[in-house]
Amino acid sequence: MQRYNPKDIEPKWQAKWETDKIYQASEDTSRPKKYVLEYFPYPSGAAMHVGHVRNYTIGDVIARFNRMHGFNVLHPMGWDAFGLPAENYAIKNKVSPRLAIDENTARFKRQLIQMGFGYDWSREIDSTDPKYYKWTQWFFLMLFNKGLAYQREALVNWDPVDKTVLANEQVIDGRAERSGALVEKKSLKQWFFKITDYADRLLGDLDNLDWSESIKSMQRNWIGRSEGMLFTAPIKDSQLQIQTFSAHFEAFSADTFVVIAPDHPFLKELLKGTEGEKHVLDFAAQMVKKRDAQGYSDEENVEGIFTGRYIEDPVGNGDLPIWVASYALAHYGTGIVKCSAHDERDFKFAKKYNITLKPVLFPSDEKEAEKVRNLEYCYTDMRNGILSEPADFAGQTAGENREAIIKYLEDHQLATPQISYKMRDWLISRQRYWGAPIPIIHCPLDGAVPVPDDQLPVVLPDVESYEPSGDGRSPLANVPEFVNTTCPKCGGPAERETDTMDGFACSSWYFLRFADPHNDELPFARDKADFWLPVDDYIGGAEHAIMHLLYARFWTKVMYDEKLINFEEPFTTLRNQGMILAPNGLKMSKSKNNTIEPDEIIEQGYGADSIRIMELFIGPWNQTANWSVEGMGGAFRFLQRIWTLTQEHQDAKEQAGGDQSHEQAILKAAHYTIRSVTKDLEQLGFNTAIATLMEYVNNLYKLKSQDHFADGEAWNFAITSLLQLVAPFAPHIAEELWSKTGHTGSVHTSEWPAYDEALLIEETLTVVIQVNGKLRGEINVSRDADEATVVASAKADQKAARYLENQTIRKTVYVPNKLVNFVI
RNA sequence: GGGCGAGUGGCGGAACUGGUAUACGCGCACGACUCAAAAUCGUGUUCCUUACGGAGUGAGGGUUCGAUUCCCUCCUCGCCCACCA
Repeated sequence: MQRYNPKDIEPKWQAKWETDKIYQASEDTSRPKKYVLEYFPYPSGAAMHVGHVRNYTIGDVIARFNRMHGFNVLHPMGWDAFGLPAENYAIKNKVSPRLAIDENTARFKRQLIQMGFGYDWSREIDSTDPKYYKWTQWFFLMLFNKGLAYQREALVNWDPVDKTVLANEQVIDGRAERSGALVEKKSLKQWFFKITDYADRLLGDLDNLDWSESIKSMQRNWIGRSEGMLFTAPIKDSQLQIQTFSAHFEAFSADTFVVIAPDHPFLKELLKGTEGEKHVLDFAAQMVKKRDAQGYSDEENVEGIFTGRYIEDPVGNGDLPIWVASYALAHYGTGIVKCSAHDERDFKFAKKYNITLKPVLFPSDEKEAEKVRNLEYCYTDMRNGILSEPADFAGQTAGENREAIIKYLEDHQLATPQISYKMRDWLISRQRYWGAPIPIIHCPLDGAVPVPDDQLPVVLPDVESYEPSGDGRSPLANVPEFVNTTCPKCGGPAERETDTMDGFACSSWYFLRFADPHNDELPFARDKADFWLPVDDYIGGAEHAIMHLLYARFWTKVMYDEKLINFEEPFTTLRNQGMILAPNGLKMSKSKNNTIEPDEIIEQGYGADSIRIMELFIGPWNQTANWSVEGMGGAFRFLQRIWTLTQEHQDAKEQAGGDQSHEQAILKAAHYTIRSVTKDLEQLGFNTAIATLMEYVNNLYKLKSQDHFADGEAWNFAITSLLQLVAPFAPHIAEELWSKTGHTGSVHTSEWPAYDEALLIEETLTVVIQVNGKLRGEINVSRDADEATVVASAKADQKAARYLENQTIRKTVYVPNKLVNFVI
């Protein structure tokens, strides 16, 4: 018998599967469809490591398991290839990013194939292919025409030395990664998608998704809906008025001052004509600068300055001073807040600047209430706190009166209900070369004009230099042939938009393109999308928990509204695999030089199948695990034992003459394993499914070593089932042994084995004897024995009897087929 | 500060709706094969105790005949978000 050598068999089957097209999907309506998808990878310079491999292994096992269950499985793969690393590579080597991407995708694809992943490569897509981004641009225009894409000024990271806009990941501790210069904020006109219009739907529809609670709660958190009240107040000695938002408005009678964000657009107008106008503006500008450099985290150093202005508070709190405060956020609520003794930040700020505070909310404990009255600490319990003002609610808890307080404020015309979100619109402009060009033409007469459909795609031109333009625009601005064009509306001279789109735009619809990847007339044909979508199982890392998943959900809802598709949520179930860390528990990264690549393990002779087993056996699929080098040996030994077991069977086949009970034992082991593995896989219990298979193999070795086979039928069934059960995990060895044991066709298109429940019914069962809940013995009883018989034989059990001697049994607990517990 | 999740042998982990804690694997020890080693096969492996027996799932308490599992209090770790009014 040949030794198990993965190098001999794995490449052979990979080629054969591709030739036989066994993973190619078509719109065959005779079987139910199943769309299994892993996030399409970014083929960066770094090769794929065993952490990535886990993601694809999970998807592949799910796809194969479903295929063997008779599903028509779509399991595609493609490339999310726009982005910074390719552009950096291009600048450094003065070559087209295209070149870098082509090299990287080729390597990535080879790595995926050598892992034995069953993708339908006829559907391969590449987001940087003009045939693909034509439709990304088409979707941009759809959003634009619906009023969901708009331009406004926004801040970017500006490197004053290299004269370029930096991505967030190019800024490290406030300095440019490359030049080391202190990064400045610069205001540029940029494109946004109005995702906030969809906030409520994005939030509400989460409830019906089969996603992990943690991802859902991250999305809820990110959207950050809060219901509150909007107050309006006139500014004293002025025609102006302000609005403030409060989600914790119950203690509105406590408001004693107002804060406004230092970068609030209204600040200038507010200060106009005040004595300290210039001084306050300068101070505010400084606060903004400090905050941009250090972030918000410096909680101890809140600072502020009095504006010289007051509001006349309509709710009856008198004239309240307006302060500029570093902790106020211009972009949340209205950017202006009425403040009181019942907010930690307000409290701290007021203490620092000796601003009057007036508590109106108190704990029920009088001693504690006295402390709050004396401003010894900040009391914020809006549920249990007892109000002293306004008179209508005096003596009652804030929490129980929230609704009544809303009504009170509305009836007295003091405030109106308002909903506020943390989520902001999606900034999609990138001042970068390597992205899909934004298909807009700027005309001096007609403004921003969409590129007509028949002129799509706006092709990214080849350029000589990928260096930044120096004025904050992308390198495309240096290409006159690209920039200068005519206005589609008036025909006059006009300029193309030079910003490109955020890569997340490309990945917001790719799952639809897989349904119809080669369509030149449409992004996808309606019937094909209807057939395959939504994605049934989406498998990916938690790094996509917020942005990608939210953006893709947003685009899907827009398409639904446009009647392009018939579903509102793109991913029915979402599975987030756990990360694989280096053996020392650190994150794998190229820079730390601690990555482990599948190539080297395959080279060492373990093979792809062993890696796949290891990826899943290492622990629950959704939990983080440290890679174990020693563990690879265990995975390999398991497969090797299958190899040997299966072929010794061939040698031993001639031997005859067994007994029926032995045959029964083999069948029982097989059916038990089929049931157990099937149930585990239905619940994604990959690690326990593999454990069961290991136990099964161990058992078959023992049964075999008694070296008597009956006519071999039971044994044949046992081995055939073993190969099928192991096929999703270790596709190569399963296929090789499948053919070696005389099967035709592929094990991967064979039908998943069925089990016979009747065979698994045990005639005798072990029943445990407990005394006061402690294990004291066990007895074997027949399955249909009645309670009295079982209890009697339990009492008679020698071991247990010792504990019952001279004792009164106060109670006997009997659990059928499980245990007897004597309470003494 | 807010949200989510997790604490079980030397290690990764298992235990279905409360019913024999530690399946499976790694590691380790011993044995078989071998001149020897590797590979392979087999046996053992929670801790304390010579034994009888006892303890034991992060800590403490509770419910129960019985708790890794349910409830309360606390501790530790991981991830995500975070001056979000």
